[in-house]
Amino acid sequence: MGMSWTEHTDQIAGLDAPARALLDTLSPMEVPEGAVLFCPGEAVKGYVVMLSGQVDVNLIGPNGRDILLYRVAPGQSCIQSTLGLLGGDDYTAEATAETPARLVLIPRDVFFALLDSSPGFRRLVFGAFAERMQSMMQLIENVSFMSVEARLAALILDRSGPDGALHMTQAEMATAIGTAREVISRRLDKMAHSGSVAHERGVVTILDRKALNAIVSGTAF
Amino acid sequence: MGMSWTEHTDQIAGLDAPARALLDTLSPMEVPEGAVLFCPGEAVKGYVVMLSGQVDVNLIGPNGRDILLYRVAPGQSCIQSTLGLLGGDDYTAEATAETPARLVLIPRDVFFALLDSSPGFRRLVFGAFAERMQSMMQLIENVSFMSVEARLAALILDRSGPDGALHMTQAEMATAIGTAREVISRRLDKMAHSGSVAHERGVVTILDRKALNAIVSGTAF
DNA sequence: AAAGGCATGTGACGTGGTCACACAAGGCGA
DNA sequence: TCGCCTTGTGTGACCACGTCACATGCCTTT
Repeated sequence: MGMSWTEHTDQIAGLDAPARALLDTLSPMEVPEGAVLFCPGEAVKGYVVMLSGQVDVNLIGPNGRDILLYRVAPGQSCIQSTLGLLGGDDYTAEATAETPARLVLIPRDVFFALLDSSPGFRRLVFGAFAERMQSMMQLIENVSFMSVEARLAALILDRSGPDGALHMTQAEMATAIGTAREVISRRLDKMAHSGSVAHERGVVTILDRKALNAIVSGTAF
Repeated sequence: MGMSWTEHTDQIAGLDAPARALLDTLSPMEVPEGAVLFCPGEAVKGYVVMLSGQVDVNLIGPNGRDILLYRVAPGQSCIQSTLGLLGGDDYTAEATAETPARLVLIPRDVFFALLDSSPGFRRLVFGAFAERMQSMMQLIENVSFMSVEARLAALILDRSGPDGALHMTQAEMATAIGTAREVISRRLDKMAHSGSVAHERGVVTILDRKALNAIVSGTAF
């Protein structure tokens, strides 16, 4: 967070000088934690590139349930905006800032100009696209072929800190892996009973990494 | 199918003359029905554009179950290849020709050259990307928020001929909407019992379009 | 007609999602 | 400090779905 104004596009790898110069004329936007960047049905204002912070993009179901599509990290862009710019469609998902975030919004015409003039920018956009696409396919694969237990174990393993503690509520875990909170409650109980984790209000602690890995790969039992 | 050799790139909308000329130097490939264009783990040979026919791209689960990711129609391209070209990753899905198909394979270097030189080609590729992305998000939405019954009704409505008959086996329907065959059998029975469709070996016939539409929109009952 | 391969029907059983709660743990103002 | 509210959790009942293990049936091949 202690960055100067002029270096903010350094976050973006592989960009050529002219593009970088153009981007540096845009002032970054500060977004507080919890802010909603866009929601379903909203029109597209431009192409968004994250500079710092963490933004989650969720798909919202009719009954209030939602599922995490992907997370946007610094240097990455939010694909939803690209979809809108290219296809003219509106957003169908909602993006929320999980931490305070800083980002640049590239207006529509600047975006297209860059796309035509800067090979580096093209690569950036394409790369972001390809990456998101892969992760969406991964998501489909997970949702349709992996058990809730396996997805939960995976979540615990890769979002927990080095101390083996995961600070999330059951509701948050539920949306992260696309299931209902009650299911998380029961699964967590089961995993605690078998000794692989411990859990209390707002935090899950890993007790047996091997066991969790076995659950993830379907090798449990 | 009665097309001359020189006009095959006419299928591709919005392409500029130089790009068209370059593409016309590539000879199209004929693929018989049922052929597998690529499978999981295979390396990427180039960017593929369909000229005629129908290709389905499926994600394959570990237990043999599979789910239709998207269908590629003439003039569209197969995104899987693009992913490979841009991110260097291998295919994670399988593409099969549902009808005899004709397509051009654009080699890796030609693809990148075109991307740099032809705005029309860029738009084509981007557009294809955006479209696939949208439909993948749609798929995620359907799989995680819609009932099997609703997805089945939707399938019947938009794949049936003008005579209201859908010629598919239950197994095919199952993979098309990402469920198991037995479930299709039971749902079909239920829908037949309520009078919205009739079904016999290999064919489902629509009896009551309104009822099906109600099921799709969740307004049933 | 016999045989084999598909397409389909069915019961049993486990998992997952939904509903309708009850209960517990902080937070906060009166 | 006592309520009171918000938020996080536990639970039982019930239905929808996926899976397994079959039992038919239908259609083609020989």
